[in-house]
Amino acid sequence: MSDNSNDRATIHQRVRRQHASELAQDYVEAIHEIRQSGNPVKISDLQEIFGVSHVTVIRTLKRIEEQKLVTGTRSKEIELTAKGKRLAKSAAAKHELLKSFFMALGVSESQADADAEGAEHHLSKETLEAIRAFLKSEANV
Amino acid sequence: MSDNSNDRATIHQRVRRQHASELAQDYVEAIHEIRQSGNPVKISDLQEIFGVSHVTVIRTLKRIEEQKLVTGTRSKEIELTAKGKRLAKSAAAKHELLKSFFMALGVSESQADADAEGAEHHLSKETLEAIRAFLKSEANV
DNA sequence: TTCAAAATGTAGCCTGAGCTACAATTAGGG
DNA sequence: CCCTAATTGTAGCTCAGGCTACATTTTGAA
Repeated sequence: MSDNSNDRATIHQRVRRQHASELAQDYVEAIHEIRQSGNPVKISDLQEIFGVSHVTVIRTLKRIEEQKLVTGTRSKEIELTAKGKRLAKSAAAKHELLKSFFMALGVSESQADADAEGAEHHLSKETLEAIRAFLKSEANV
Repeated sequence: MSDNSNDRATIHQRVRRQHASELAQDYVEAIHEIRQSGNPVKISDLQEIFGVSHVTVIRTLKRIEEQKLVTGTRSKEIELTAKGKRLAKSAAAKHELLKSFFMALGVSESQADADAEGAEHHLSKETLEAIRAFLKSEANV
């Protein structure tokens, strides 16, 4: 702590950073899923998934292309980069972990899924580890 | 599920709505704390707490005044409205609940606090109830 | 093969939430 | 009482992420 002058601010700044990267994560996660199923990625798919206009999808794709997470937005052969794939997998893993966790606490599947979506971007490695450990101990009961 | 055509979109729309109201909640929470301590609410306090410029604080205060959560931003006698007070209390309660929960899982206090800040805005009543129940059962061990 | 519907792209708008630079006000110590 | 420092306010900028309206391009069925 030493300084201590501003733990509070640091926490809020972290949350703001998390928000800034959420959409990108959600997009690569969705794209990854679609590619896994063998289909090409269509703007209209993403439009459906996120419940936004196709225009918003196009602009978001361009942004995440700039961040080197996907390629081919121009040529309509949208693919994840290695970086994108890594991010997608880690996001999906967090999502699954959280969802199982909530379900283990007795939450319904649909609600667990919805809450996981919101919360997955805000948990530290430490907390995720604690959750993993909890699920593991539960399994051995 | 019946329809099913668009659960995905609904989930994302919910997250967007949550984001839109997060800042307001954080502000009333902070203001409530300051008022509880008996002090007047100063722009500079909020600036410190959130780690943003005083300009951002002023603009945000005006916005939440429009939402009838606070009064007196003009006259510098900032107070929560009844609505604001209710929101502040419920936000604080969620925060505390989540923080204790993470700590019960073995997470350090500082990390539990930080993660609770991010996650508190994304959990449904159902999940919060499940967490409450879990903590209660833990307590009786 | 044609032609209507679906998909994609462009232009331009809005709001929220951040910023700096500068101006005005308020408060406290000398 | 005055003058400096702290606080608050204004103007005007940026970017992200929504939107509608209006092309254009692609595609599939008749």
